Amino acid sequence: MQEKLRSGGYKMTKGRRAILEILTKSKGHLSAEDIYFKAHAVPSTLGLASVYRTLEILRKMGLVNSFDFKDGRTRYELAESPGGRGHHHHLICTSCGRIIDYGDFSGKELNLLRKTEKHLSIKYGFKIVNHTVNYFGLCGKCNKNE
Amino acid sequence: MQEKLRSGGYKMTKGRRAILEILTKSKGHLSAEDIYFKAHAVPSTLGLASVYRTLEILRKMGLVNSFDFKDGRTRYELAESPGGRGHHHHLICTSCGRIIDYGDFSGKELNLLRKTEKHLSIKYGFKIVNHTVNYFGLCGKCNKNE
DNA sequence: GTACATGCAAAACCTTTGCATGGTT
DNA sequence: AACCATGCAAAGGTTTTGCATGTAC
Repeated sequence: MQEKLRSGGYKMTKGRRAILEILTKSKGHLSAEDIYFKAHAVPSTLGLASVYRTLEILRKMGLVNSFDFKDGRTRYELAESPGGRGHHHHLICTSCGRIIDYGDFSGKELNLLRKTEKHLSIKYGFKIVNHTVNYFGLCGKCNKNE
Repeated sequence: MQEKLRSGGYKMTKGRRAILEILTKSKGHLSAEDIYFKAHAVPSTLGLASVYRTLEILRKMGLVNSFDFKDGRTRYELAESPGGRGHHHHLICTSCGRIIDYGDFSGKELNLLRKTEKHLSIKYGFKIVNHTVNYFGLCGKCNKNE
C-alpha cells in the first residue's frame, strides 16, 4: 500500500499511515471527522484538513470509495478489503436516512455486474475500479408513518 | 403530478410548476443552481431556497432522484420519464468528474436488479422506489495522464 | 536539500433556517 | 380565513485553501 502511494508520487507519513489503519480496522462508513477523532484516540497532531487531503488522494487513486447518504457529510470506506468482499451495495431509506449494507444474494448479481463492467470499459474506454449499487425507498417504520 | 403533490398535502404553486417543468424538459443531472438559473430565463422571483425546498419534497416523495458525483453540488433528475426509461446507471471518472449515462445492455441487468429488489424488500421490509448503479474509474483521458 | 505534507485559521461553498409577507385552497 | 409557500438574508456545517513550518525522500 505504501508502494501504491509512492507510485503516485506521494510520501508515506505518520498521518497517512494512521488514516489507512483506521480505514482498515473499522469497516463501515466513516466521515472525515470520524477518522479525525479516531486518530486522536492516541495523542496526535493530525489536522482535519490533512484527513480531507489524504482521503481525496486515496479516493482519486481508487483505494477508497466515498458515499453520499444525504446526511450532510461524505462518508468513506476502503475500496477493497483484503478478505475480498469489497462490494458496496446499500439499501437506503430516503425518509430517515437509515442505511443497510446487504452482502447476501450477491453471486449472480456480482457476476452480471462484472460482465457489464467489462462491456462498459471497452465501449467507453474507461478503466473501471469499482461500483456501487444503491436501492432507495422507505424502511418499514417510515412506510407506516406515511 | 399535481395529484401526487396534493395527496401529500402540498400546494401546487407557480415556482413548483416551473421546477417540475424544467426537470421534465432537461434530461440530465441538474444542480439546484442550474434549476434556479433556468427558471430565471424568463423573469421570475423564484428564490434558490425555494428550489432546495421543492427538490427536497420531490425527493422524499420519490418523484426525483438525487446524486452525488463529487463535484460539490447535489444533482437532481426526474425519477421516471413518461417514456418509461427511468433507470440511473452511470459511469463516472473519479479524476475529472466526467459522467456517462449508459442505457444500453440493460435488459438482463434490469431483470436481475428487479429480482434483487424484490428479495431485499421482503427481507428488510423496505418499500423500494428506485435504484442507482454507478461504476467508478478513470476515463480514457485521465488514464493516459496518470 | 528539495519537494511534498502538515497544522492552523480563514475562506469558500453549498444548503438550511427564521421571519415577515404573499399565495392557494 | 387558514395554512402553506415564498423571498430574502443570515446562519449553519462541511470542505477547501493559504501560508509558514516540518518532514520524507
